[in-house]
Amino acid sequence: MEKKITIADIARMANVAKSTVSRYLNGGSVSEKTRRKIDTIVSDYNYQPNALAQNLKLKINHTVGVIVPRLDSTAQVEMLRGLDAANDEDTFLIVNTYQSVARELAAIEKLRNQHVSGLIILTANITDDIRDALKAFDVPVVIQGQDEGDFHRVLMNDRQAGDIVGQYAMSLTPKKVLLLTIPEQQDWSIGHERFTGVYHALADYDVTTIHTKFNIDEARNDALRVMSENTFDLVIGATDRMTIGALQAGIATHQSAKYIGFGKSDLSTTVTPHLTSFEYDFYETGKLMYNLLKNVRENNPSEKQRLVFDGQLVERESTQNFY
Amino acid sequence: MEKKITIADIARMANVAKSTVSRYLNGGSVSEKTRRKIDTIVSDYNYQPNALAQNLKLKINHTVGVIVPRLDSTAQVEMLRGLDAANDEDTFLIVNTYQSVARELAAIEKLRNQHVSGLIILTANITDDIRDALKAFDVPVVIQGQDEGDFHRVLMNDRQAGDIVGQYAMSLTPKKVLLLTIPEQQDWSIGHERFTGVYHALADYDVTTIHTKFNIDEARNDALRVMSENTFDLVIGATDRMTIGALQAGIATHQSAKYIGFGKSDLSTTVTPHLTSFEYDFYETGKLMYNLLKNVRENNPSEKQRLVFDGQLVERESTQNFY
DNA sequence: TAAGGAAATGGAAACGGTTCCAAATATCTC
DNA sequence: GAGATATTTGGAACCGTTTCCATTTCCTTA
Repeated sequence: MEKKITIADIARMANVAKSTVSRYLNGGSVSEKTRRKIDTIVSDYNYQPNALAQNLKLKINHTVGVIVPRLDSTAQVEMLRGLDAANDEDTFLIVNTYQSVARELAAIEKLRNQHVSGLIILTANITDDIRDALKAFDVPVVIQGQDEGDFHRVLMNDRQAGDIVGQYAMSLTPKKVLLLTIPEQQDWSIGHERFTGVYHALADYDVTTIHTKFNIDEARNDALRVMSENTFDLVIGATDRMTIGALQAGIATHQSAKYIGFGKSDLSTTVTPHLTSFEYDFYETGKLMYNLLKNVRENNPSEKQRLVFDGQLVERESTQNFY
Repeated sequence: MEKKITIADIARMANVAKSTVSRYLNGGSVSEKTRRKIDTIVSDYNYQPNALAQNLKLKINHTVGVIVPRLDSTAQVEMLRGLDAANDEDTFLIVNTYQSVARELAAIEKLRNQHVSGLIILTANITDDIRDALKAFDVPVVIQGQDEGDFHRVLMNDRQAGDIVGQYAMSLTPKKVLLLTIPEQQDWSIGHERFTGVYHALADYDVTTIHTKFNIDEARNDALRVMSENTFDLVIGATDRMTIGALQAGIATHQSAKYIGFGKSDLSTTVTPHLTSFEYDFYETGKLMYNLLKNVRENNPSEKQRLVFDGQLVERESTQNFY
């Protein structure tokens, strides 16, 4: 088992100067003779440069920080997968912040200290504190889901999604509609943008809106409370999980309705009925974010980039019949 | 927007030596007077130490490498969440290797160069190459799912799981059984250990075994091939996703069977019927792995640790009636 | 063979920290 | 107030690289 060996060790063994070894490693001019000497030593000892020292000296760093608020969200994990798929040379420093602003600020500091060469933020809710911390960071930042002019960003076209779902909802001519969402302070795109079109389209309908959480169980419980008192014939949830929670509540209260969700995951086609859902391809979004970051690093554009990602409505059983 | 500032800058501004500033930062003895001088500068400029330089000098590193073969596996993601939950001071360098040995070896090199202070391997299949690469790594390594004496490890008690599921399967007195699994070379614990007890218990039964993939769609297609020719009354899949694929195939071919899976995810309770499943708490496993690593780092035990994690059978609808 | 240019090499400084050691200053005791 | 001791400080070396610059060595060519 080879010990870790440094450039100085190689230099000593080969009877040359450190600088020569470095030149050898970086393709500078070295004579054939010394090249061979160094060559054998390097491979004998399986020399690997110390990335820390390199980064310190070169001030470049093939490390990208990724801040992800939740690992239990299909969308987030899909984006991670996409990031990873598009990545060819960087390693990712991933920090999970559990949607806590304090943890997020700490994460930003940490990544700053690690001198990452870029930052990808999957957080949906950029608070003032976070914005300031990010701006103090002299490194390209790509965010997602929030239309912040200060940063490069990839946006889900939630406005359009809401319009499409709103129109579609109208076409179902519902009598009584239940909407499940989250407070807009918590996630502007999901809590506000995504439902704008829906509110608009259903302005003249009998609509009840409740706030819930991102997971199935809480959504079911919250839905249960209203569904045990009222009967709905159309339920729209801001995410698939919420919608599934409501669906379970609907089954438990023996009422029949149509269901529409947002998102893209295995869940929508394992649940019975299969869920009609407005789907975004988060995997592709992730790829896009990484490529955007890469592009920014290489070309250093003067303007902040703004990419918008469209989704599409996928009709499945849950809006064909009543469940 | 403050520029990044170094210890030397602070020293200059405060009219002291670098060493004094460093001492101030690390709680050495500094007079009240200079302490105050430095204090204001540090907070004015929001000084943050360069972690690269620190790590280079100190040869310690609050960075842990995590190698995860697949990000589209609930189990893996849950373990990640657990790691993260138990973590208090490290940042994670996460590398996704897509189950490719080559990528995994590259990842190990990369993490080695980054001088991470520990390595957590979620890969289930440690090949000889990988074992060697890991052993050349002079840093604690914690692996999962494979009983390799060379490393600290956290094991799922797949042997016991198989026994329990096997016994349970017998109690259902099936006529014709379909098992879905993967080749044992691909994942020893899942492909071999997990089904040993099942094979054993069902030795005298009419059992068909097929190999498939980890995702629902492929499992459905593979299951469809055998299920369109034969009728089964008990199906056991090595993971929940496989079992769900088979369940869908069963529905498509209008046959009724009971279904048993392995794993723990939202899926088992969103699918209809809810899936009876042998469940491991991967979130806890992740926590355990991190704590094990931490423990090893602190106490440097001479023996490789071996922790075994039990799961439990959770009965749900899919074995109550025939679907 | 001497001069000239090109190629190869070594030495030293730098990146941003920490730490050892010796020197300077402060504090205490009689 | 001198001497002894404790506290604070500055200087220098070091971690493992890269790079600049000056020097040496090597080839050409007249």
